[in-house]
Amino acid sequence: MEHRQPLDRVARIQADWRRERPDVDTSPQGVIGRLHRLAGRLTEELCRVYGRYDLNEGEFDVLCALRRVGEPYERAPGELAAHTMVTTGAMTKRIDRLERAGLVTRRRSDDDQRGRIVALTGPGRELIDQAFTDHMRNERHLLNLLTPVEAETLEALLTTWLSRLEDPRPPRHE
Amino acid sequence: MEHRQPLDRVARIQADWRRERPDVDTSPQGVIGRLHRLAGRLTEELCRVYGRYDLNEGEFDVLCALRRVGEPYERAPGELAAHTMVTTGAMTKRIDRLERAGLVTRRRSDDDQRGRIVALTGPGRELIDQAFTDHMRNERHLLNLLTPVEAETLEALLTTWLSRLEDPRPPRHE
DNA sequence: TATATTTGTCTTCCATGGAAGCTAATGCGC
DNA sequence: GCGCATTAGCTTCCATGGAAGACAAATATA
Repeated sequence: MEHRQPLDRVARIQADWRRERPDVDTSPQGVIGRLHRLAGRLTEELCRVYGRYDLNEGEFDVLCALRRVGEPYERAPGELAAHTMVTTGAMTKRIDRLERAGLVTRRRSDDDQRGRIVALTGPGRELIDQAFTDHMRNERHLLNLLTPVEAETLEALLTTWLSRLEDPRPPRHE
Repeated sequence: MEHRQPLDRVARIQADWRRERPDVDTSPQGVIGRLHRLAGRLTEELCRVYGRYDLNEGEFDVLCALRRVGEPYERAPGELAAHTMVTTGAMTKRIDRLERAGLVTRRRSDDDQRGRIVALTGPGRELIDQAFTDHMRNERHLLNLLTPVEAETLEALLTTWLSRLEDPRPPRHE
């Protein structure tokens, strides 16, 4: 135990629970609580970069999904919804905003008259190319708070946990 | 490189970017992308438990903040807002819902007529005690997807990154 | 003490997203 | 080819939270 380190927020919460509910083991919060806290803080930092381009997180995600599919930077709304993990209703609204901003266009699909095709415009392409470059530079700075070894270890652990969480056949321990 | 492992979502996104933007190093996404994905998946799992008690995440957080302060389980709305990291406006609405559900009461403070005091009711206390026990059991199961050593290493890395992120004097590398 | 500033909570308005249902187009089974 | 289930996108309604301002009470200042 490091006595010179002030307790962080999560450690203080754990201390409260130890006093109030000594019957409950709150040690998992040490990992899960900090993971959420860290995710939240990182999101804040990332959103600052999106804001420089007048984008919010959702809009940035949609533009990325269109850009990384490659020429001619087109995708159906349903695909975009799946890639960015929102409902199609939410996607309709995001596309509305991006269309209004002139960053994407929306047209009917030729082979399926129900379907639409969302495409990056020239300005949309330019904007996301610049924003993405900036975004990755930002992520790099944030990640550089860890040593290369720390970062590598962390990535491996996150990948492991994630894969076990998705994996149907469950736990390894206890 | 593990060739038998199918690429996960983040790895596929990185592969797309390598093709489309070979000029940009997207390796930070390996950590940051997976961290966010994992946080999202864990939140889903946690919310399932909250749902069993007819609570959403915000309400659960407020009840926890009241419970872990100890007897008589009272706190000012502003304090609750600070602890749960939302604005006081959002807190007003959360308290409205919890009050309507009979889980908390709201009264005027004696020494400061502007202030209110939110207190757990008996049923609120019972509910959160049970929900929290269940919640920690759930977190334990999720964490048991990692070995004890993995969990310990992960906690240390998250704590390190978080503290460096909050720390005013910045980076260690590059 | 009278006035100004600050503080704590609440209110209003807006942004965003989910759930569920609507509409039109597709395509399957007969 | 005709009906019926399915599909894609959109619309409507609702839940939640932030931003900013209103309001009343407390505190500081003259």
